[in-house]
Amino acid sequence: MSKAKPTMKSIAEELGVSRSTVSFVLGGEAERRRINSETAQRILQRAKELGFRPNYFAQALNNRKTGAIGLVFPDVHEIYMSQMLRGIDEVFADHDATMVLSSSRMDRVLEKRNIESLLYRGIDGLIIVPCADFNSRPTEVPELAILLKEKHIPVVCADRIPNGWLGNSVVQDDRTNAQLAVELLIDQGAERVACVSFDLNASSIRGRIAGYQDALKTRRRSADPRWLVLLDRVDAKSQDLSDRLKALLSLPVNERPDAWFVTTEGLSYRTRDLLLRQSPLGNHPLPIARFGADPSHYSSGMISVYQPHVEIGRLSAELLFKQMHDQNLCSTQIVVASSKV
Amino acid sequence: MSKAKPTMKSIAEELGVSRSTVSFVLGGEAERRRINSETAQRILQRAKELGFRPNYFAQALNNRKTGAIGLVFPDVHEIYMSQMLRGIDEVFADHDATMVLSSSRMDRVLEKRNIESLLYRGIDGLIIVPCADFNSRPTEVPELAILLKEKHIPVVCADRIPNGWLGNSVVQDDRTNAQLAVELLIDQGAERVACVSFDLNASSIRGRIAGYQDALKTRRRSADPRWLVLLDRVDAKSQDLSDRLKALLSLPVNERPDAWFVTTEGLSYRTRDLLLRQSPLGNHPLPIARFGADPSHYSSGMISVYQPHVEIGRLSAELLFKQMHDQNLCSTQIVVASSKV
DNA sequence: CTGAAAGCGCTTACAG
DNA sequence: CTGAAAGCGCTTACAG
Repeated sequence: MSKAKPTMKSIAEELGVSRSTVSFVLGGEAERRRINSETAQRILQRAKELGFRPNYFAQALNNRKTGAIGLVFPDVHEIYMSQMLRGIDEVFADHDATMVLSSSRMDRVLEKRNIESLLYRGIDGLIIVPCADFNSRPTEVPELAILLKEKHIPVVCADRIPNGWLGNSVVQDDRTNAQLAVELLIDQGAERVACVSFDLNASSIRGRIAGYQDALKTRRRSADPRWLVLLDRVDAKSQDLSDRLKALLSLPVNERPDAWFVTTEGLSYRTRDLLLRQSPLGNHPLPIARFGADPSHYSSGMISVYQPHVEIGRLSAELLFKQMHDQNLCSTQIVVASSKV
Repeated sequence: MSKAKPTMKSIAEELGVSRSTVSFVLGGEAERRRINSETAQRILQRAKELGFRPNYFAQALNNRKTGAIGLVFPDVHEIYMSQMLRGIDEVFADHDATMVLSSSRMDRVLEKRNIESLLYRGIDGLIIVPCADFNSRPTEVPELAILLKEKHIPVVCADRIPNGWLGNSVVQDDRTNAQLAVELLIDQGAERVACVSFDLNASSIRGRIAGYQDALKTRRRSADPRWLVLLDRVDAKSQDLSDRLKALLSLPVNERPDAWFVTTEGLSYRTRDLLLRQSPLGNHPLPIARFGADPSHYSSGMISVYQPHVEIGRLSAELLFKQMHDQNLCSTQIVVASSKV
């Protein structure tokens, strides 16, 4: 019957000591409890021989520590999400933490259910990219606030800051970066810069649009409202975008945009292709600036504002672990991103 | 003191019934246990009022079922990995399962540690993309076999099949797809097709290289060993690749490759850029075929063999759940991928 | 320095 | 139809 999975109890009986002694030794408390070092050795050795592993659930039932960190993302498959995962993974490896991942699919209700499910399973912390809506309702986080307070579980919001959120967050300076990108377009000769974006209520997107408008002001360029192309669905068919762009391109020359600022990566490829199809340009670079990962090997021919999502992931994780040791910590970290062509 | 988290015990005491009754009712066994339906109603209602949630760890300590599925990937940030995640997530949502993700970083030792950690935390199943080596040692899975047998935990290998693996797997037909892609290049006029790949010991990569060789045979093209460019590191500097390609391009015309088959997506962009830099081609399409996600909006200008990783993820998850209900199930599913230009 | 005992919150035979 | 009791495998005051 020695085939059964070893437990502290079985080891204690076999060695003729009490279960507490085994628990203390295996819990690394031998020193502090002043256990006879010879006894401790016997226990340690036997445990090793048997390949003993304490039962996770029994431990958690007592400790309420799981070593698991919840991750709630709007989309698990977006490029910038997988980059965040990478950054998070690096830090987690050092802390021996486990990623429990779930996707809210840009759905508030699902997001809430996911968080509740994570709470149920016991997580020591939460990193969330709060989902945003296309309607005018601002991104909020009531459940998060409640959760934070009641359970004393640290939370970090990444990539975007929900309305009214006072906890920790890690974001990039979307507004300034957008402004710099648009200014770059203008400095390269653009007179009428259009902005293409999802009409998404995320602070990141809103910031980028604001930065676009900032740039028009600082460089004293006119801001025709028609040049602001806001799409109201993520899965917007290219057709929608196509129609809007065609309309702009058929304006009289002195009202027609001659450069484009696009707030997200996927949208930038679609914009580029549609523009190329409309009026084949000569050579690179295209008069398009956008946010995106843009690994150099894609050679997209656009001006890219580098999205530092590996760093955002890494910093989010680090901030979370810091918060676990200092309940009162509260900071907003802004990752500096470098614009590049 | 009614602020404390409600437990079955507290509810039982409050309602003056026994803990077993509460447990049965809340466990949905009221019917089967023939609990007085009025009593059952009172319990149900009070539990709802209090927002009672059973303690996950206490439950798991008895049941040994967690609802968590482990995911072990070599890289969490590769594009094809995030596509698999997406497919998996879709299926998991239907089964109310939770993703516990970890990255092996292409390191066998870490892979093993990750699996052990997942076992410790209790998972009901495992989906793994086994990591492969660059040395000649074939990809094996001894720990997996042991785990499978001892714990009766279903396992699915995705994307590639390790040597000697007899369990469930979901892969695409790499060999045939590679052959088709290379034949397409030849049918478009290529005489001397080179193959660029990582020298990775994964069945997927090996299959693609074999498919390349198949195509050369069926189309009776010569197979100069110099045209097989195998890189021995994933993080190979572009320089390495660059040198190899330059060497090929400086061969006499009748020995110089005039088309390129690349086994992986990332490598294909690097190959393309290097080729363009060496000798600017006129127009698309480039004489390059490769495996890759290639969302149409990238317009890479290469022939792409579509990588059906969303489907591979989805099927892996479905297969896993099937296996959970039928211990003896054992199948290898091959996802049919469509080649496209 | 060590052990007997209660407890974490649930489940499940086993008696009535 | 319902309850008292033992048990899952660990932790941790509390006595000696």
